[in-house]
Amino acid sequence: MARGETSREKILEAASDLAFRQGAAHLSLDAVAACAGVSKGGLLYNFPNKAALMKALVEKYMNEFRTRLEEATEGEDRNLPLRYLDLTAAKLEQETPSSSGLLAALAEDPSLLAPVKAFNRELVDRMKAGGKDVGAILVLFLVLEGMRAQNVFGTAILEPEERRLVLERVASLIGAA
Amino acid sequence: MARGETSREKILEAASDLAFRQGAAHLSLDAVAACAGVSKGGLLYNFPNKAALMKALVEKYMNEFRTRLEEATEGEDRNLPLRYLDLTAAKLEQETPSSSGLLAALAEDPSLLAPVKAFNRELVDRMKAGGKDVGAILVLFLVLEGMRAQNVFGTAILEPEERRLVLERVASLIGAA
DNA sequence: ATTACTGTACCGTCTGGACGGTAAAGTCAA
DNA sequence: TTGACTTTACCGTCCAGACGGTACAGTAAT
Repeated sequence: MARGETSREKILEAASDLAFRQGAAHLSLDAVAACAGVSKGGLLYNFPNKAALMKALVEKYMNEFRTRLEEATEGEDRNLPLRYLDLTAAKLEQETPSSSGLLAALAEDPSLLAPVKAFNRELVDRMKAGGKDVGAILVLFLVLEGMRAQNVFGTAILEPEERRLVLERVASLIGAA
Repeated sequence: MARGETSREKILEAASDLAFRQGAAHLSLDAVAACAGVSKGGLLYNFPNKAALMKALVEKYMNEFRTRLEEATEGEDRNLPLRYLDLTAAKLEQETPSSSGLLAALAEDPSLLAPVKAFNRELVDRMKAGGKDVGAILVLFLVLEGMRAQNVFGTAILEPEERRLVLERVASLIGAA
């Protein structure tokens, strides 16, 4: 009631959670509503249809990341790669968070990931513009995407120590260049 | 008719194709049958149920890769990382191939990717055992996984030249170590 | 006769979404 | 401050259609 935000948040969280646990193809509005502790009518009040819910999932994920990245860099693109590395590493540390929402959106409609694509391209371009070693920047980007993918797919196999090692290695790659 | 293999192949291909194009969540047996030029009865003759179809999708993808990798290395684990790099790069060169099938399987049931997880872990261990620079091997693995993910997610943003650059860079990383 | 299907008909269940309600909180004139 | 009305934030039900799966009769090549 008081917190209109709260219901929305709970629904978004429930959707991500369920998508990962029971398979994105079986994500139903009923299940999301039940998991979020909201009636179906209430869900549909917040999100007029399933597509809107999925779109919100993607936007939430992206905006959260974009905002934090902007905060961390404060307009300075100089150390963007390192900030990007730290932020992503921190995000991936928390088991399987909101990133599963991307999976649900992708399953519902692949075109929903278009904003993600655009964001990534922009990010890479900004890093390329500020950096000296383009190869190192591309390696950084793909390593992080690889880690994210392992999380989203549920096929993460790296030990914590191995993760640390790779991140260290990648950091030195972009730091030394 | 003559080629029992052919129908199976066509169905598998159609499933991957549809999963990527219309979203894995909307992948129906009817649609797959139609797209494969096979009746629904025919589809269910080849795959008794949807889960079996998805499982076959994963197995096809994995076995194909495993076989080719085994052929390329011929028991010698010495140059495994380079073979793995070449093979994956070649596979990713073909737009969006069978890898979309993984997406369909994941959407249907996340646990279907358990074999992929096991295979990847085994691959990394073998490379670690034969290689000297563990960090480089992990970077290689994650870069390739990142590329694959971009393909599967349909968020590939790298230009051909950029792809070449990264692969070159990663190759030099594992070559020089 | 067997294999590898095709084609059609059908069933039970699930799902997205429309819809009608409703209780509480806020707005505002008298 | 009270009564009239609006807005917000939901609840619960219902339904047409989609979907997975079954069953079975037919067919054409081997």
